[in-house]
Amino acid sequence: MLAVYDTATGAVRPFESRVPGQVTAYVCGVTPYAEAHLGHARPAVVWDVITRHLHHRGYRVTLVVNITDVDDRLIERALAQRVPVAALAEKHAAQYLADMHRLGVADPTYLSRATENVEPIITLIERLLARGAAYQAGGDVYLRVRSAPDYGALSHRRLEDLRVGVRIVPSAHKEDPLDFALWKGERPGEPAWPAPFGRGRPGWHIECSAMAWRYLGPHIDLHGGGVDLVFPHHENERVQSQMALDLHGEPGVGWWVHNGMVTSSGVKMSKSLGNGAALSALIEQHGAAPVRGYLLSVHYRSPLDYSEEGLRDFARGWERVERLWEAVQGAPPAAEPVPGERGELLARFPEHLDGALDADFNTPAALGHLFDMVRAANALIAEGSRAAAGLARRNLLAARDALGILGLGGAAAPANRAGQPPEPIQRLLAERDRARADKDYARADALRRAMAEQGWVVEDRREGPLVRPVTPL
RNA sequence: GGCGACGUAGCCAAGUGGUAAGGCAGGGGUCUGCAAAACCCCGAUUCCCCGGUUCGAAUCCGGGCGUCGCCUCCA
Repeated sequence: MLAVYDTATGAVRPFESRVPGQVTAYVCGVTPYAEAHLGHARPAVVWDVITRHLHHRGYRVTLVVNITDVDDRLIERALAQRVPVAALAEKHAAQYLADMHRLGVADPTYLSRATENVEPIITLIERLLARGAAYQAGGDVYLRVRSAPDYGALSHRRLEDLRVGVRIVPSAHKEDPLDFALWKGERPGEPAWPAPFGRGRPGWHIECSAMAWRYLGPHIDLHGGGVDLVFPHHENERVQSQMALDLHGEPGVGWWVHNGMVTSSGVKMSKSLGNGAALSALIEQHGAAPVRGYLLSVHYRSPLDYSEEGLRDFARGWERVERLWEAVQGAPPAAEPVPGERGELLARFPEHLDGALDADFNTPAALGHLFDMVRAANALIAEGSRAAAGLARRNLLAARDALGILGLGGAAAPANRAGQPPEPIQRLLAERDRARADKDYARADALRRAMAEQGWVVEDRREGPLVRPVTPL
């Protein structure tokens, strides 16, 4: 039975979709004004696992992910770089999406851009104006926060507790410093759309309300994003949807699912601090599979403190999984039982995996079971069990389906590993074979060192020597 | 100042009332000409500290100490 943590209630509750067999989910994506860092990959990878598990549990999932392609930062950067806002946004969005593909993240059902949803945004703002929940001032439209019946219910804070005026910049136009912009009046040189309440562009929060509504309707089962979005973004989004869609206190979201931050030396990665580990570079350096696994090695709600060593250590362990995968290629797919405790472990792996993911998507526990399974399988295979190899193969495929790992073809699984090493290396290998046959071990070891210098290691297997490229760590 | 989260072996990390998963690193061993890979064995009588509840707590409650996040753009 799947249970999921909900930020609004602060508890793990058994999951049940509003419509049996169908799940609707909305996840806040990125504002593509700069290169993506590791932190941006976390929600995408986490939600990819969530989606996979929901599918596995028999749900049809409709997932909407947004791209905020118009906002202050984007405009600021575009002006500085003298490029159109749309061009800057698309450039970074394309790079981000390419990285997601490399990480094995499946495309959402709808990838929605704010600029392509101005219509529903305007509709919602008009409704809010009509209900007295919003007002026009100085060309802008603001949401009247104090008109919301339960503002703060999601983020567990009271209006009085907010440091009004200290950190929220009061605007001359606002009735209340806490009010936020639904629509920003046109300014020269900035993108703008016509609207009944004046030309301008959408504020940040309204786009999510509009897109969730457009694609999924007034109620959605799951809503995700980083914990840093809980306040004010999701709080604002929640109350404006409440009022615009006439939910009358009925929750529009079943479960608010927030992932923890990726930090570096204990400090949150952020574009503005410039302390983010560039995603593309990490994937190139370590391979996509270890990066993905590393992101899943910590429970999604906990902070993940990135370090070079941490990722490298994970990559080392991951080698064992990939080696087993190699070892069981071609093993019989039939899941024959294997006697003994280890056989039992192999047989039960899929249910252990499902159990871990049912418990609020506990991917570290799932990986723990994976490693248990790998050790048992290796031990049995070393004893010559063909059936164990078959079970291990089935299990690895199950883990791949559930977690999206393996077979990603990143740098950690180089194409040449499976293929032939380059000609010079082959020659060295042949020479070494001759030296070994002659029991000239000094020469054999010298040749091995020569190959190592060129990035290739030799493993003398029972079946004969095997060369493989040194794994990039 | 307010709200929230967290503190488990050298490092990373599950476990949230029934007697500490897993990974990396380290030590010993099997295998090997030697290695590599793989496997076996070894590590917290203990879960930041102090009280309390309980037959029993890393897990619940109270109080400290420490770290982080949010209240500003943010995944």
